[in-house]
Amino acid sequence: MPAVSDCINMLDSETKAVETPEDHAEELRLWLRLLTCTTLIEGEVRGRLRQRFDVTLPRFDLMAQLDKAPDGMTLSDVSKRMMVSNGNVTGLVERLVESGHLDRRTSETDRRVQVIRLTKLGRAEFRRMAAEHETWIADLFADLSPKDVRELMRLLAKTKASAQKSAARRRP
Amino acid sequence: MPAVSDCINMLDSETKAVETPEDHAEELRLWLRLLTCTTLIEGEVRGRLRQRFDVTLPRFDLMAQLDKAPDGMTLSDVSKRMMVSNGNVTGLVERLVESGHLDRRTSETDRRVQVIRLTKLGRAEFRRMAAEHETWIADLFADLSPKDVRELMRLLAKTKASAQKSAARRRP
DNA sequence: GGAAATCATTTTAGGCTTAAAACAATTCGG
DNA sequence: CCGAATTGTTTTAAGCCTAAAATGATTTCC
Repeated sequence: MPAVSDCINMLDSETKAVETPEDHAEELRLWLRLLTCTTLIEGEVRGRLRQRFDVTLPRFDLMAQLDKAPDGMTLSDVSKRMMVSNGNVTGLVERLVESGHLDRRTSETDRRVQVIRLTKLGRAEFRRMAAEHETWIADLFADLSPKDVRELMRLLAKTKASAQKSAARRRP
Repeated sequence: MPAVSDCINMLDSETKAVETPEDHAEELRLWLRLLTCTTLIEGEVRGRLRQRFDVTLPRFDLMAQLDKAPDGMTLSDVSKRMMVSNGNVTGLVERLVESGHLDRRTSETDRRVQVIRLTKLGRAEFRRMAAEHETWIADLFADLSPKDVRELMRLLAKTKASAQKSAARRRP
């Protein structure tokens, strides 16, 4: 419910309601702050992955998805999970197969489908990177109390739901 | 202070302390959720900018920086503000000058420096896009109460500070 | 004054990313 | 069954992005 004061400039000099855009500055500031946090952390992680393991963040992310799926995933699954385009995954997988980290085969039951999984090498390297990665994240969030973490989790869950709803409204 | 139960598996069968990696699963989950939220919203904004105005998000972001600086900015300033590489800005600016949205000139007092500003066209188009953009953001965050927004702002400020501190520790 | 360090920007090489179109295989509806 | 939609993937064209090296201008410090 908007306060009376918020309505003052919705009335013109003749005290007739006019179309005045609502003020959404707070949400805008929130979005910019969210983006800043993510960019900051992402850049840091990207740099450390490159320095320590000479690997890119997208490759690491892709391997992380596969590590959770011992039986492999289809390219579409990966693309949905990573929230990136299909063509993007095609290229990433190409390079990771080339470097021996991924195994790729056409599904027996549906010849459209490509199933990819980590190779032994891929899994071993990922585990090694993931262990260190986890300590970086812990360090980056070190000044948040457990309560802060819980509260952020809760609010971000709410944010995600809100954004998904809004996206669905536009593209039903 | 860790609870006693957290220490149980830090003792091996002979009741001697062993090196056990700490559990940072919560922070990791928090980071993934933060990333998911940002990716979701960013993708939505990117798509809407393209559909409605045929403009990319990086171009919009760059114009947003310049809109706040009527006297223009140097490329370095822009690069720092946007948290992207210098070379990246060079390319973006090139295309925006080409399309008539930006004006670029060498500083009178320091011939290393390039000062860029919005042209009349650039400013007009940006204002038009920004107004609509603000409503998208408001809609994406619509299910958050004002209190949620405040609380999220607070926690993200804390997160940003923590991450900056951690980044500074590595790269002093 | 001049060499050395610093600073702002550009270039380079490689990879990431997207939207849209194209292709290929499967499923669905008559 | 068979044509039409759908689905999974790849290709294409364009743009974004980075780190590192190169270039050019300015400042610093003997």
